Amino acid sequence: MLHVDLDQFIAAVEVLRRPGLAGRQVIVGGRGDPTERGVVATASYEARELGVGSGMPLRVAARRAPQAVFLPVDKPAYEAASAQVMAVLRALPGVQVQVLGWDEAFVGARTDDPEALARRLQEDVLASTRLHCSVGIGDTTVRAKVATGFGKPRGVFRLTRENWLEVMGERPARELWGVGAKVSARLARHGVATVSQLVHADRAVLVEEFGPRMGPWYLQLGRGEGAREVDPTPWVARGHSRERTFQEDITGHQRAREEVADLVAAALDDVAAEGRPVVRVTLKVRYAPFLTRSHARTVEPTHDRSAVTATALDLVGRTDAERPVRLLGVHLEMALPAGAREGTTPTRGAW
DNA sequence: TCTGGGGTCCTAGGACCC
DNA sequence: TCTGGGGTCCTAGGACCC
Repeated sequence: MLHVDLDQFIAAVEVLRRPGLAGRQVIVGGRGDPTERGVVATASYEARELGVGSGMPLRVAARRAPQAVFLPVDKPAYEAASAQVMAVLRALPGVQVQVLGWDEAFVGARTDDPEALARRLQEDVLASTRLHCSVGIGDTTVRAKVATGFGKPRGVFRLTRENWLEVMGERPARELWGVGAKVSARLARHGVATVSQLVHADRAVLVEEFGPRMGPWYLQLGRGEGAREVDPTPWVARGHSRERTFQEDITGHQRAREEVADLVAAALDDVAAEGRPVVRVTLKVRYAPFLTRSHARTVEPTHDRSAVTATALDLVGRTDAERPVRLLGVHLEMALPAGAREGTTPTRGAW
């Protein structure tokens, strides 16, 4: 199978409609104002050379790249570009496509020459959208996904059972898809720093540390094992949410209720578009830079907007009215449609 | 320097039931 | 006098991904 990842996707889409930005440091994030609270969504390679990367606060990015052009996030533009790319992938002969995000997909095919298919795919995407992509080839989803990183930019790389450990064995376990900062730190406490060490880790120790599901899952990940087939089943959203970071912290339940009412209304619009009832309402609140709390309530399946709103407003009552609030978020979980497969997610559903 | 916004899944612990 | 065992549901929190 192939894993396709567009190169610096968001920045590339912006450059396409502003050709004068080609070759410049371009940073897309927030409302495009680097003096505001917000983070980098994508930086062009020119900006990355200065140490600017996704997730970095805009203010930090501005200090590292004072000459950079800052642009606001334009979600509809990226959705449109993404749809074009996915259409090109689906038009390839005899393939199945599993979309992972705006700029990523698995492409399954039976072929003796996957490199040739990868090159054809890159040419087709470039011809139709003027966007460049990198392609990973693998015998599992995990290996294909990891392989793409070695192909960037604009390249092709193959990882299979044969060369997995040779390529990945001495690299940090953190580079595996699904191992983040916290998990790699916990692994390190058990003497596991590299992929090879993870492969040879004691199963019982991992189960003890991470639980009966995640422990064995990390072992599999170390070996590069994963689904061997692409799953083209259409993705079904579990829920919809809205959150908002305030430029200046807010205080008091009254103001919080006004903001929550707005967030719920917006999230309900997304829910209504799918016609499925809300089954659970979660309120997220960040008080200080690091202190985040959530309050949730399960409700009888409902399409009633005012009932959902009332539940969310009620949850505001559980927040600390004395503490300044930096972020509020509302998440609405929906009932699964009949026949939907459970446990199907972009990142882990392949398991 | 002071961390978006949109998602999904896993785990622990308490409540509750038989 | 001093607490089984198993199961489900709910909530809160944690972790990860793009």
